[in-house]
Amino acid sequence: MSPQSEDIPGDSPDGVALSELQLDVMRVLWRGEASVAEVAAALAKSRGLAHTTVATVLTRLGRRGVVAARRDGRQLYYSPTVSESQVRRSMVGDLIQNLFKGDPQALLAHLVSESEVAPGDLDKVQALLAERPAKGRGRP
Amino acid sequence: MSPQSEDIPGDSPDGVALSELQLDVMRVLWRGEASVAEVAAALAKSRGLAHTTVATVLTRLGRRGVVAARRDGRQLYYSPTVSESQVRRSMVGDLIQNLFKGDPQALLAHLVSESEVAPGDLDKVQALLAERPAKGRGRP
DNA sequence: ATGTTCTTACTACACTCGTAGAACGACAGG
DNA sequence: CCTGTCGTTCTACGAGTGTAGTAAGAACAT
Repeated sequence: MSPQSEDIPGDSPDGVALSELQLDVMRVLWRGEASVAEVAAALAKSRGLAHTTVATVLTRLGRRGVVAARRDGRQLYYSPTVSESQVRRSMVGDLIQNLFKGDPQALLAHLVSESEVAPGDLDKVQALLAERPAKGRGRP
Repeated sequence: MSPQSEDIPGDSPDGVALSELQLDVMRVLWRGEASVAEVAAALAKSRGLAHTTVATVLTRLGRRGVVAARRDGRQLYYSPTVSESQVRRSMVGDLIQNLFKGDPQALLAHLVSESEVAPGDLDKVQALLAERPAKGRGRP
């Protein structure tokens, strides 16, 4: 049988938690479809990974359905099936859930009060908030 | 210079990343020293864990230096060696690092733009920012 | 054709986490 | 004194991760 060519039907990766390495890989893919070699090359500067390592990571990401592989000759070209926003949303949500009892405002407060952000950045955020249009961006 | 004046000899838990379960356990301890049984009892409602499981978790946390154990008779009383703020700081920092390229403002922006927080909360945050003292380095 | 090279697939190992059973030691009731 | 009982420690196992070597197949160069 084909162990790799999984016919993942209607795979909705809602809970997408990625590790640091996995995120690094995804970041490459988010810049556009890439082969194992290309991903490995992109990560070569930051991490000195054997290219089989990159292949393994990509395979596992594929198994989890967060990337899709397209075969061209013997090369596999991977592309993400989840957007960066999606992942951010998911992971930030997790953090809020775990660390701030599900209260997003608490995260905000933490960022502000714990000086997690530079003073100058707070101004920018304030501006962001100020110019925030009262559009119906409500969450159901 | 050594930024962290560690009392704890040999043990400096600077990068404290805790899992969900570990956080749940810590949350109990942050309410005050507790025995295995007490922690298990506190978590009994939310998770039905065997109490050996709790013991294992606590032991592992102890090995990592994030909790300390005091023996009283045959019972062990655990207390945290890291504060909740510390953990929050560390984990939020990690998230910012991994997901937002180390730019805290990006997290803020994400929270604001992605409607991660309810519209009403944004007002509160805006208020927080508005009344923020122009320099407060509030870190006791 | 034949070996070299590239690329993927399989296998592996050390480690952490969630989870918990089994063994062991201390203490109390009979 | 003997035996439960309770709590700790040990051991275990499946899953995921970081990391990579090895095997297998195809393409390419000579």
